[in-house]
Amino acid sequence: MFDPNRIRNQLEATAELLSRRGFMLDVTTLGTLETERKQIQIRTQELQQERNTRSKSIGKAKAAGEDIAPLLAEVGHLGDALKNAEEQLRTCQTKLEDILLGIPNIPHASVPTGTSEEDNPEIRRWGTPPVFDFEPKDHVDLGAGLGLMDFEQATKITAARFVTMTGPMARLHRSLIQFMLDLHTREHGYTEIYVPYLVNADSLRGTGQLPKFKEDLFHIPEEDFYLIPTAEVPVTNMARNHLFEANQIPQRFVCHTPCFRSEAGSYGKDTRGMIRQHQFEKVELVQFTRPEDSYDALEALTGHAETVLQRLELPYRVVTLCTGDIGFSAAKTYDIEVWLPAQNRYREISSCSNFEDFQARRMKARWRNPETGKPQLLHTLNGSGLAVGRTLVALLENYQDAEGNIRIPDALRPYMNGLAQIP
RNA sequence: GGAGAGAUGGCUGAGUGGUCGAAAGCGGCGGUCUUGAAAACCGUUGACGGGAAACCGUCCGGGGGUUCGAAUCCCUCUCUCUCCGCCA
Repeated sequence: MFDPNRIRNQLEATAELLSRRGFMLDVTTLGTLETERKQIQIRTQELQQERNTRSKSIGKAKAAGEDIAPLLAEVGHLGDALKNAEEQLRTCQTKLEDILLGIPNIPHASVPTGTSEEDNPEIRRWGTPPVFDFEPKDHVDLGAGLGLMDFEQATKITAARFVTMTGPMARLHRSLIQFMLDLHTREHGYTEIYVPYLVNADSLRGTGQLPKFKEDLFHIPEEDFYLIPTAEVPVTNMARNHLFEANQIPQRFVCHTPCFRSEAGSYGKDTRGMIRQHQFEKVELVQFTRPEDSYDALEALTGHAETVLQRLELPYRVVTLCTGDIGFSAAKTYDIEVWLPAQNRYREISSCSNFEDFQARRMKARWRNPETGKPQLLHTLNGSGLAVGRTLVALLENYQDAEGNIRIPDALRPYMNGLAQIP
């Protein structure tokens, strides 16, 4: 959510900035509602003031032992008018707020203009895609070929878009999680944290998944809870309705959770394998920073995610999401894409974003600025460090040999009890 | 699941219908003292919204109600704590 002051002071300019990401701000409706709001609010406050003044004088008269009956008679008519005005004000404010909650973040000036992922500029590459003297298999053939990955099994248990893994494959998957958590806590200064996997609607509103993206979520109606689509939701919402002292900020959290996504609207997309599942593991990086530090923090955080791939010796590239591809809540996003030999292209494995104060405003997440002594919205950031399922896919496909064996990269061997190859 | 107690400012905690936005303490900020710091002492210090400003309004867990007037009374929801039961 952007600063409501923009509606009053810079409506046209804001509409211009939002149009860059293809969002058409309804300037007329907003302008009208805002004018209406102002009128009603002023009238309401006048009535409230009158009531307060009169009530106080009644109190004084009573204390002085005077007859208050004539004073009471004077106030009689006030009640209905006030109730009416308050009701109107509430309706108007709700309307405005509903509109505001549906407006995406304003892209940062450094975000390139574009309409789709085709327009995302690549900013760097690391590593060299492996060259095979045989036709590389994809992770499904590799995993199933080893008998360690089973999609039919998962379909029987639940439905499509789930997987079961067995033995060394399950262990490799778990090793990746341990490795990532260790790296970020030991070398990058993150605090590991454990959080609920079910969240309430307020939390989802805070990070921006609600009200607009309800259909992407798994919902438990009995309790009105939602399965988290990412650890971003519970971790970022720790700051909701909280005021940090200056010395408590910045904060860096790393959190491993499963993630649940309904993938409504992506029927027929990545139906094969582990690329797009209803349930997957992710190690997430989340930061709370001072506003002036958030863009440096974004660069650092992206670097932390990249380090995972470097240690695993997996080739990747980094792209900046253009205005047409950037997410609803983000002001700027870098996607890290890992090389997948079977697809012969780079695929997203991490998304690192600065939300500036967009989420913080929805959450009322603030810090006390020592220079002003006043509470101020903080900035939130997050990024995958990394998506575990897709990292496993990348490992299988990049480290396969002609016989379908998988080499374990050095960084993971301690976690695999020294194992150098699967099977 | 049963019985009871509670939710107040950054934090702890008083306040049971009329200048209460709210005592006190802690913390923060400013000052005195000190070479400097600590201690002590003095002063100051809620958030949000409207307004150019003066100033005004809202807020004592959320929502609703009673009243001229609600932190205070009523209803309801959520959460926390204690005891009992059950349980990984």
